[in-house]
Amino acid sequence: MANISDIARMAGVSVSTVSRVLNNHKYVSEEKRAAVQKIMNEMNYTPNKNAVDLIRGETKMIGVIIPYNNNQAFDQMLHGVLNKSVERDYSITVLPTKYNKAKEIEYLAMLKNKLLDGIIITSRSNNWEKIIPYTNYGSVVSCEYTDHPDIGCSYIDRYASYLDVFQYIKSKGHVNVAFTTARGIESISTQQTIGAYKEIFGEINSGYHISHCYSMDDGYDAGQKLLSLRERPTAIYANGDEVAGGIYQYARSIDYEIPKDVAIIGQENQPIGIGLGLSSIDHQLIKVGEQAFDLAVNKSKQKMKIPYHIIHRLSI
Amino acid sequence: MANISDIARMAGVSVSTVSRVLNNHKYVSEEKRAAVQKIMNEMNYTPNKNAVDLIRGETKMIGVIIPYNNNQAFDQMLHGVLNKSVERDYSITVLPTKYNKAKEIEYLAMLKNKLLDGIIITSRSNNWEKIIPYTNYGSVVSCEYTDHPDIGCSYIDRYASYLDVFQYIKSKGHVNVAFTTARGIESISTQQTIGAYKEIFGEINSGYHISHCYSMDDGYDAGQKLLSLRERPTAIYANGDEVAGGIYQYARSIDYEIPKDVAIIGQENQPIGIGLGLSSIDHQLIKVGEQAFDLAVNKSKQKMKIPYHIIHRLSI
DNA sequence: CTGAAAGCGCTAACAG
DNA sequence: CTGTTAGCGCTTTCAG
Repeated sequence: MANISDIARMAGVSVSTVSRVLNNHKYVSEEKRAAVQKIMNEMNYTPNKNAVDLIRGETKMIGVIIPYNNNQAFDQMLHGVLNKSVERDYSITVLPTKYNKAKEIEYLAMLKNKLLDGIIITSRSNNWEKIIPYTNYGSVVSCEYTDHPDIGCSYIDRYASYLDVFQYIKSKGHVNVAFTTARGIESISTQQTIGAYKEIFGEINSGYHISHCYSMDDGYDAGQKLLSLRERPTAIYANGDEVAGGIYQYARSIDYEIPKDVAIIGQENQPIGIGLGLSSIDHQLIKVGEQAFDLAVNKSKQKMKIPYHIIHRLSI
Repeated sequence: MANISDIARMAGVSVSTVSRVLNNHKYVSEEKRAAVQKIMNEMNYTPNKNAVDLIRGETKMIGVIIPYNNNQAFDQMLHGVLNKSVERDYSITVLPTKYNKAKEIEYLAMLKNKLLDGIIITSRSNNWEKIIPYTNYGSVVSCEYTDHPDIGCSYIDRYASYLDVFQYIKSKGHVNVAFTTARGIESISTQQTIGAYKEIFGEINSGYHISHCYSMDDGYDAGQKLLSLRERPTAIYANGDEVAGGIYQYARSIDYEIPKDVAIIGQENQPIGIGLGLSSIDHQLIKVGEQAFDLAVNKSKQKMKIPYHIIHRLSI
């Protein structure tokens, strides 16, 4: 495979001249430019981007840290990032952590290794203290709010959103309200959900919070548990429309009417929610991803709040 | 940021020695190794992977070409790839083409540029002739069958699957059968659908094939068109469960019973299909992705067929 | 066991 | 407008 000096030799010019035509510099005579161009075509030459990156110290590559690669919410953010990356001619590499701290740090090190220009963290497992040092090597933007000045944020005000939903559920006359979350209390999002719940409804009835719900199947199981409780909830807030869909399935399987016997509201406005007519709260995760990409590329440390919307359908 | 020679100087050894401890070579005295290790820790040093890649000519990075970044089918394959990549310690970069030929070639050039060790093509827009030359620079594996010896394949026998489904629909007594596809006849998949259809049912009634269906909304529109036909189809085969879901929605909106008034069958066994009780044909796209990853990493040019399954629910 | 030196392929002053 | 030259940060012979 030919390299720049082969081309230079064959075109009868110096490597700098070849480099100049490669980078569209002015001050190259038309003849030489043409000659070089011709040889490059003949040899089917392409510059070794690795060498270019090495010297430039920049890769036009952004990494996206996602905990799971099979979660609708993270997928949506990833899609947002991807949307923008195409426009701006960046490449995106996906970095799945499964919430493994060491893995996460390993990915962050790619910044230091000069493999990535920036990293977008959709969800993290390390403390910010562990992460901050890496901001010296490239931009790191978070899809969760943090007031740290070195971190750009494209986030949704989850707490406000949870508060809103619970308020909405309450306004519909519900008192016995249950909810599901993805992770346990180690997760900030779960903590916020619990906080908001308590603010609106007070203490959480035993059995009203079911964690580790990711899929429809998990939702189904959660539905079963919840609807078997002696003091059965009249409304359930699910952490995603698929989970909500599973709950719906179970409820229907025991001939409950929605929302008469049990009200259900999900999150992220996904197809299954549309199909089943489930109310949902749309956090506009695609926009979150798009904005995150912009922040990363512009090395901006701004805090951008993305608005959420409650989608009213008939399940509550 | 410290580099290898800084470390060497500070540890009082040569760069080669540092390089040796970096790469776990034997024949380094314990004292020197310890000294180097110590300085590396103090300086918080990590090697510049770009420089390493440059000299090694290998990146441990695989690219995945997908046409759209918001299509469930391609997402599933991507997830399969991601699953395996974590295990094998590879990074995955996502390359969205929107079926733009030039973009696709640009991505293939990354192989030549030494940015990628291999590329997985989930769907292509260029002819194989345009693609083959790039197999000289890294492994390229396809998620569509091709007999070209230089291309590894992890594929589903789409034609057989379409034949099977249409046969199944026919066995249920349907004669007026419509279907939807994503792309128009420029797409191989569409061509195969049409071919299989004709083999089972003969000519296609005018209006029975609706293309450019990607989302639920598209499905809804397709349902509307199809069910307004004078000779209305009694069964519809949708190219995905979300599209099927849209059709279902429309059918229900005009009070049709499924499958009594119209039978519906989708593809890929997605949540919405489960939620709506739609029969589906599961092409096991995640497995396709996993297998594709293995082929790419092993630089294998094998042809691996992944089996599909019909999921029987009550919509047909 | 260790170090010097020659690159990997390319860019960017610098001096014409 | 063009060529020379010195690196970018690392690996790998080749001699000790």
